[in-house]
Amino acid sequence: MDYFLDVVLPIPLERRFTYKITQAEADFIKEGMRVAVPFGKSKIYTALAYSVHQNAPEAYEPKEIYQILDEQPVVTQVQLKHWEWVAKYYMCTLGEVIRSALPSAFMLESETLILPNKNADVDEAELTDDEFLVFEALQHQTALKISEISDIVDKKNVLKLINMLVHKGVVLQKEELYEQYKPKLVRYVKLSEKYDDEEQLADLLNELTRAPKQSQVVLSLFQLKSKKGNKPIAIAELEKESRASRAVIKSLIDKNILEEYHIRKDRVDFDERSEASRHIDLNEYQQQALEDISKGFDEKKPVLLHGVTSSGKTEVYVKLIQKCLEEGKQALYLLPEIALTSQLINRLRQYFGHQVSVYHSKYSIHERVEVWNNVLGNAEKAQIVLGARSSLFLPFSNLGLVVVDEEHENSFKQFDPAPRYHARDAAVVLASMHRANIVLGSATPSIESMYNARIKKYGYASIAHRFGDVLMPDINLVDIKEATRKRRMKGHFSEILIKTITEALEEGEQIILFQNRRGFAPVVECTTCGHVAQCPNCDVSLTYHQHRNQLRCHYCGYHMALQQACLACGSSTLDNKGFGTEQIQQELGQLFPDVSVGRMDLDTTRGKYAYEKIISSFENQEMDILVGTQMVTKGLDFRNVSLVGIMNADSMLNFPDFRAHERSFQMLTQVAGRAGRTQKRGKVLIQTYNPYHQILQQVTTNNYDKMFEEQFYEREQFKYPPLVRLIKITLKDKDFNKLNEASDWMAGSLRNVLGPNILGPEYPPVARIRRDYLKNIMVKIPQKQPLAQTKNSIKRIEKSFNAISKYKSVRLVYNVDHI
DNA sequence: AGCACGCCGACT
DNA sequence: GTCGGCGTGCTC
Repeated sequence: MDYFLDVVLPIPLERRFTYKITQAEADFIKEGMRVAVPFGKSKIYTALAYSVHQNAPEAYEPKEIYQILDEQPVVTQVQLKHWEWVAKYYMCTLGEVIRSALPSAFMLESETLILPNKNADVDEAELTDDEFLVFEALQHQTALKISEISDIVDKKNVLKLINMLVHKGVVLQKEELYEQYKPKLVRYVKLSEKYDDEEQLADLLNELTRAPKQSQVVLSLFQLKSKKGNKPIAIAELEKESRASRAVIKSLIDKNILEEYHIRKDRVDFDERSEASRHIDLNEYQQQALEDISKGFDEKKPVLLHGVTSSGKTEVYVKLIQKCLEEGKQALYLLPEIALTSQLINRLRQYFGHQVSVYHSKYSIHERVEVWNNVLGNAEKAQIVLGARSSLFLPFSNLGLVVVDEEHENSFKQFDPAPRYHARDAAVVLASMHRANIVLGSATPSIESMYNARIKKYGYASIAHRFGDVLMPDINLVDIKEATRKRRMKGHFSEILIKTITEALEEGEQIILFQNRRGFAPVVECTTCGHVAQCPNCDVSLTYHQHRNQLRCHYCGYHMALQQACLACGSSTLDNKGFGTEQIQQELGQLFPDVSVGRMDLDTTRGKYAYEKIISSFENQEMDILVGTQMVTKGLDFRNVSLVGIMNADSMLNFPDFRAHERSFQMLTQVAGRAGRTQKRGKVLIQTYNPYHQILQQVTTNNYDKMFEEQFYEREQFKYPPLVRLIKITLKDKDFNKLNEASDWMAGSLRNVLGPNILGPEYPPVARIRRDYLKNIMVKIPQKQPLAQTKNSIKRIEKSFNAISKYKSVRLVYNVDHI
């Protein structure tokens, strides 16, 4: 009897693929193990074992698998079930979910290597120029990758060339499969055992008087030893302590005075918790919230925790996590962005010490594998996972609690590669699959979650008071329309803002200025002809980046040096238009020459620790003023900030999107919350052209309920979520006319099947990105219309669409619950 | 998604 | 005449 294995490949294909396996393999393979399989002519992929069976495929002869990569499954059954839910709900393939769920180090791929053929007798005269280049390169190297050969001959397609070289017997080909994950080894040193003897040691120190650096190293080693007891001493540590170079230490090792040894180190390893800080006392409001949350949990409902900024939600989470750990279960703490983690990691570590693991995309692939394995093995150090959205794909075995912090944040929704999932919603499903509790927390809950709380689908708890009876900030609107008319503005600063900044500086307090970049990126315009440089690949203006003196496209990354003269008319009357954080920073430099101003935006927070650096230097009061984009709104806790200024609230309010008002309320309330986190009441100034806008009024009076009622009413009137589900379908093609025709066809078919609740096709605000034209169709699904069935109908229409040969090149992207 | 195969323009 | 561009189809 033959055995077969169905696998899922990490590619966007619906289908499962069947391979032939031996009986022994069939006995060994369990669902959720990784197997390497040949796929196509030459590739080897890592696939996930899905099911073992004995039904021979009829239409083709299955290939054999290449290798089994695991002893035990790396993916659990619950996980697979959850991933299948994600794929189905968000209309993508299981393969796409796997690709984003598994750490990339788990997914090995083959790479073709080109080796020199040592036995060949090569007649160099027989080779073309390119062939000779490759041949020569291989005399110095053992192997070349395809991409390296591309570089050598400076051509894109080198397949023909390689085939020719193979044919002529100059080179050999090899498919190399490699595991990317390597355990990290840390180098340690100790003094050679013979110096345990006092006399020997004395001799040594005598000997080393002529080598001051080396004796310093030995002395440092003793110092470290006494400081750390008998713990191992890392070379890196010794290097630092002794201020000696690596070479000095190496010469000691070579002389057998020091001994080097390795310990396999987990990259995720932390210091012990401080026992003293483990205990927390909740105030009465927090205590009440905790009880309300427990009530919701008893009813098996997710619970929304609505606590104003600075109300001490974290302590409530900590209590919940403690309880979860006491029950011997794992806890997952989801955050919208990694950026937020550093402050929170420290706080959680104080309570839970080494039981906290962190998981997010800025971690190296190796660190991620380690966290994965720790969670899978239910290791002590992975009892609590703190992470960004992708951490909900970890292999939890006994999840007891999920915390979704800042649940209103839309960065919980993944945008670009599929799966385009919402981590908050996927977490609710995950929790229910694990029968775990889940709490969603925010100072400004999303309309969706609040709606779910109101209809009793979710439980509800609230904290309406700031921790330690700190007052809510005093929020004032500044009418800059009036000020502009009367020419009372200095750049983008109103007189009152300048005055208030001056006062805060005099008090030695810090200031945060918020400038929303959206729709207000600085462009360079020619004042003579009005020409603005456009991106050649996208329908957007290029934005000006001062630090590199470049014009850049935010969509495709295209960049060019700033021209001295206008590209259209040749005159040199170029002028900066619009304003971003850079310009605010510059203006501050002129207004307050002696004040140190920091900036936090996408440009200044590249790199692994850039964010932490800015935050800690602001925390340490090395800067007086921090200018930033959205990033500064997010859960940061700075003690000494007494003033928050919003440079311009209007760009957000006027954004053409049904969520613009909700989002503005959330953003402004969150930024305002950064002010005055200690006894002194914080001040917030919001500059705006529309001081009578209802959202701004609701922000100043901190009236969430009013905002909710109004927004909910509007959504009801105009058929938007939460009463209606949205699926956005984006069509992309390089051919403008074809795209239009295809989208009309698509929208027509959708209307035929689903009736009138279809909007579009419409061009998005940026109608061309990376040379592709875009068009959107919005499918609105009323509550009574079955969701799954609607998705099936859409999929069926896609099938007919793909059958039309002229639309073949048009790509379709689904975005379920588009935000 | 890759990758191979197949058909049309710009160059040695 | 070829090289290399991209459109189309297939992958167990």
